[in-house]
Amino acid sequence: MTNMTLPTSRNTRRSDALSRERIVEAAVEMLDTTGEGGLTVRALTAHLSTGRGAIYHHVANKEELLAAATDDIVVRVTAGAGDDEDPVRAIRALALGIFDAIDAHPWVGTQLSREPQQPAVFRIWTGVGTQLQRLGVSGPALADAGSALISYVLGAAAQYAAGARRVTSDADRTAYLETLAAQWAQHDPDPIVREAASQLQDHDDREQFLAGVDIFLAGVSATKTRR
Amino acid sequence: MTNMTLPTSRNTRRSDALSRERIVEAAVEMLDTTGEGGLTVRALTAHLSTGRGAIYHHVANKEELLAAATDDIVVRVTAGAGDDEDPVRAIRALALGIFDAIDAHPWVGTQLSREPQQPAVFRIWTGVGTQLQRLGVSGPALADAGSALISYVLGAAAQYAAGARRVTSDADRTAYLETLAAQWAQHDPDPIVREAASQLQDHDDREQFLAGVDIFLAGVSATKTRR
DNA sequence: GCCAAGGTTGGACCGCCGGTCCAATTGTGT
DNA sequence: ACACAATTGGACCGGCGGTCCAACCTTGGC
Repeated sequence: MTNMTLPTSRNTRRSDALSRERIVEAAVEMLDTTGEGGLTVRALTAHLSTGRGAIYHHVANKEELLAAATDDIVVRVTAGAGDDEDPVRAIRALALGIFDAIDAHPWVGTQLSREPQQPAVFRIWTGVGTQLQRLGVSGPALADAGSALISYVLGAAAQYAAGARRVTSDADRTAYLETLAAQWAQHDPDPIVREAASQLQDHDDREQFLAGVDIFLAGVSATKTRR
Repeated sequence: MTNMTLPTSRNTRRSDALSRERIVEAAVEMLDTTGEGGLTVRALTAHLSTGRGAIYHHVANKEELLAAATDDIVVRVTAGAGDDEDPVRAIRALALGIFDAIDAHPWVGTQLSREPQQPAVFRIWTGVGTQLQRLGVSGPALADAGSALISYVLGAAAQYAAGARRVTSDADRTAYLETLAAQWAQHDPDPIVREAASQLQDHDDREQFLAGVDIFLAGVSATKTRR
């Protein structure tokens, strides 16, 4: 009654085979162009000009699709990560690679920090851990340092991605930082505070991120053997 | 036609007034008991035994509701945060307070790292920034150090919250860490690696988090005036 | 004491989502 | 030539966030 399955010509087998790779590729493309909220299974079917079942035949669910897309990006980043002789340089390069990848694909930042057990995070762990070992960190200190670095990188990534997601021109950001400066000034009305606040306002995200990595590295070398 | 507005007795004014506070309070309660996914506006109306319009009369949308709930928790944490004489101890206490809050309310971790511009994050920034100043950090270094510390705390928070969200007993976690250890061992089959991996397996999340804070603090004091 | 006005409330409704299911349609092995 | 299994597409489902408005209840002016 309600189901009027049309006997029209349907299901002409597509010439371009639908594969998991093609689906992930299309997903990445849509995430890049329309943002995190823009990727819906429906839109994806439209983009691939196919039906729902076809997609769920290749991918279990949206979560897996997101993880696969994220991994797709992270693989490229971590590929040549351990190349540098100097482990410090290698770590900085790895971190910067992730930062730049998230700059290009903000959704990766959100995804990475949301699901710590996905393969992409695992990849990062391996890269970081290996370099930290080469730095001479070992034992419990290695677990602590690695976890700290990963948390920092993923945290900064998520923050930056969220900032990039909200368009908010510069007006919102400025307002936010001004309020922050005023708040601090209230606690401690020192001239230094104003300077700090102004420093906070015109900074380069990428440099600040790298500065954080350096703070961490300095902390590691200061803490290397302790605990 | 379709609309059969029943002339039954509706809208008997509730004795317990519905206020924004009551709504946020109920939201926190539901988030705690049913998890992040459990808070739907529908479920909330049911819990408050009211209708949809009533809620949207007090709160703009779900995002605002989540931000308000998060702020509600963070306020308690940051309230007595700057009490300690020693800024280092104050920062550690603040960080631990956030960690414990997220332990008790995992959804806070997710929410904090998702929306960096919400009041709750602002509160944390103020707390951290003030203490860093007392530590003698100033100028660009303050922005760098603050941002690094915040990123780390929020990143670790999100990771921990995500870990807590997935039940995954201990089996998954163990498997994950074992694979990680094997991967490392492949790169550098050193006995040290096995030790590191085993260290990674039986650690206390809270201690590891604090160790990370200490790494950053050590890094900050080593980098205090540079750049 | 009354009554008009306006703040508050509840639920029908809308468009959309992720996911399931199955009939229709092929390419392929025999 | 033919059946069979892999693949495909779209109808369908329950549920989501959000809008809208009629009905209600409180309040303030008189």
